Amino acid sequence: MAVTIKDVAKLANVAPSTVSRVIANNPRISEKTKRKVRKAMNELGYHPNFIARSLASKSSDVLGIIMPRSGDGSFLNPFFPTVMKGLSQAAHDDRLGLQITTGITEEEIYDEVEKMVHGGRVDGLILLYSKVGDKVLHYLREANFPFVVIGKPFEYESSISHVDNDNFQAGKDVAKYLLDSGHTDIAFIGGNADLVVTIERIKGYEAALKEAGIPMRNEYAIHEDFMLEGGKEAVKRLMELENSPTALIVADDFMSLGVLNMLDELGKDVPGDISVFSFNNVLLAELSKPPLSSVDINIESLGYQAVKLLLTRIKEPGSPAMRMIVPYQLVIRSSVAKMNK
Amino acid sequence: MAVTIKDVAKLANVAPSTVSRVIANNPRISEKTKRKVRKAMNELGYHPNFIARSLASKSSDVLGIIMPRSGDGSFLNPFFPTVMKGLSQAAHDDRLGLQITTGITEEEIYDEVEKMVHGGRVDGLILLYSKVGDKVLHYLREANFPFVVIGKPFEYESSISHVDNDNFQAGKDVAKYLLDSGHTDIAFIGGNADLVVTIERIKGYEAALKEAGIPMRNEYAIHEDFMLEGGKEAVKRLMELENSPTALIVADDFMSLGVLNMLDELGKDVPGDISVFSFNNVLLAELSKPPLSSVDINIESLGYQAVKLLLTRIKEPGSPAMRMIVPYQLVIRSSVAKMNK
DNA sequence: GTGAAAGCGCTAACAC
DNA sequence: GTGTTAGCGCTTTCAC
Repeated sequence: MAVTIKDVAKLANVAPSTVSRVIANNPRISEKTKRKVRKAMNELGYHPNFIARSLASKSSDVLGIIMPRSGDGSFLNPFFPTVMKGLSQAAHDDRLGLQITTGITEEEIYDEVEKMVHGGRVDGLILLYSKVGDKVLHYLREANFPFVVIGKPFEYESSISHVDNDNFQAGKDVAKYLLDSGHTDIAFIGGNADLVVTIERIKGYEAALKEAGIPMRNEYAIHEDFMLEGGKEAVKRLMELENSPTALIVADDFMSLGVLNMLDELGKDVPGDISVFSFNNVLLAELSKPPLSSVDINIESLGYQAVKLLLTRIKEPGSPAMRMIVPYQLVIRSSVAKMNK
Repeated sequence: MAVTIKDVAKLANVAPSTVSRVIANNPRISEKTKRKVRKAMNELGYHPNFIARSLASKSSDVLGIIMPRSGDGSFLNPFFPTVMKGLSQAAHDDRLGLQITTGITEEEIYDEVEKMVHGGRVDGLILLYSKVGDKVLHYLREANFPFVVIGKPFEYESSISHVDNDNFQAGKDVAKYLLDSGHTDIAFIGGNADLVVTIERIKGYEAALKEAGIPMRNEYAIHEDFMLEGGKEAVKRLMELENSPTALIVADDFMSLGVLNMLDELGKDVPGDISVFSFNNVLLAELSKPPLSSVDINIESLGYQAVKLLLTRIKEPGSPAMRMIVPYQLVIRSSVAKMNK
């Protein structure tokens, strides 16, 4: 960190401000001086100091990524590396840095966010989850700090920029697909019931059943953490019902792996005894045994668009909140079969 | 970003420098003034500006994480979220920020690293991979910038701080385990042959065979990218050999999933027809069908220790390079079986 | 134990 | 087109 803008200015025989303008590629600087200055930069091996720039310009060109609390396994869900890929791509396109939260509990994450907002280290934030009654989200809203959420905000939907899929419709489509395949006893396995995405998908599922005139059965909707023993128990109970389901909708590929595992333990054949339809279509869905039918929600694209949205939010602070809906596709693989009546 | 140290100073009737000292919890400030200043901070809702602090103190309290190039699927390997968990934990313990690279190609990542080093935005760097002839690593070495690598550096091993497992011994142990189980026809499936970790593991495998007096067969060592068609072909060829192996050592759990898949397609039963032993023991290993025997390399711990190592490197720039070896355990699951002679 | 003042490296008016 | 200058908000000698 030895060579500064002043050194370059001296060598090139110009003022520091001129050097600064060359860095910013200001059009008012003549090509001739630009060349001269750039030559001096190269000779000295100059690299701009981002910190100084940030302090002076009051912007860091860094975005903060708010992870879900990593206490439970949620952090390990392949969803996250996949969004990160999209986020990275977009950030790189716009020469933006990416900083991630490191908190384990919600409390810790909240503190970090507070510091990020006031510390000037990030220009905006991206929430990688959306859940009911999220303190972080409320805080950001009140602070009027630029942020977008990936997923649908539980409240204030129209005043918060977000990028999402139509998860209600996706849930409905999946249920319909299974209904059309002859299934009528369809259960839904969701994980954390606080996640808006789960809520939407299950609502869609319920809507499809209703339209088909099939009554909802409470014992057909399960919400348990599937990395834990509780989840196993729940599936076991489900399969022991006298009218056990012939098809399962599972809210997430990673959970589906666990479910497939349990079904195997219980001696159930997929799709022979029971069909499984999953969500997200991460790389894993294809590699599982049997390969999972899954809703491809274009995770990478969610990440990419989130950055783009955040950027316009930062550049035009007064602009209205925007919602961006990313399309999805049902990807059919061998984990589902038609029901023979 | 409205309220500054000056505002606090004014309200508390002290000098800005005193406020600064209170923030740093300088012991030379009396408890009385500390209380007074803290009260003023709370009243005003003061939060320090990290950028200004960084500029003045020439340290950012942010670490940079260098990801492997995300062009191929490597980024999506569950290894990464898992190390990130360890990194996060340690970073959070020490109130450090974490910034990640976003480059897709090696070229892009190199540029980013260059900027990170000179831009003052990070105090040190952690390389999440180690491969043969890595430009980034050479650059950091020459620049004498604080960094540690997760894995074993291919060159300059003794002058570069790193945290690693004894992958040679692990490879050997796995091969021995299979030999002890009666297998003699053991193949090794590695991914990218440039990764030092793969190289070490295969060396260990070779050493074990040699000690057992079993000749190495070239057609038993495969290096192909398993997310691609080439990988499938390779396994297929392997299984079509007249002396096809009865056991497979696969360099990574994620790859193992792909391998299990192909074996299934080829109609091979695991472990009935062939045993599979894997590495890393990510969450997935347990969820696969059949559950994978895998070497638990304590990924989280690798990440955690990397941060700790980097920190001492930053604090004591003159200190010698350190190597930290994290223990591993063979975790036996049903993907391996004894060979009946 | 506390204050005054310089300065970290850059940007952005404002001049001319 | 380019130079001058005043900060950005903090830390850190150096006084006392």
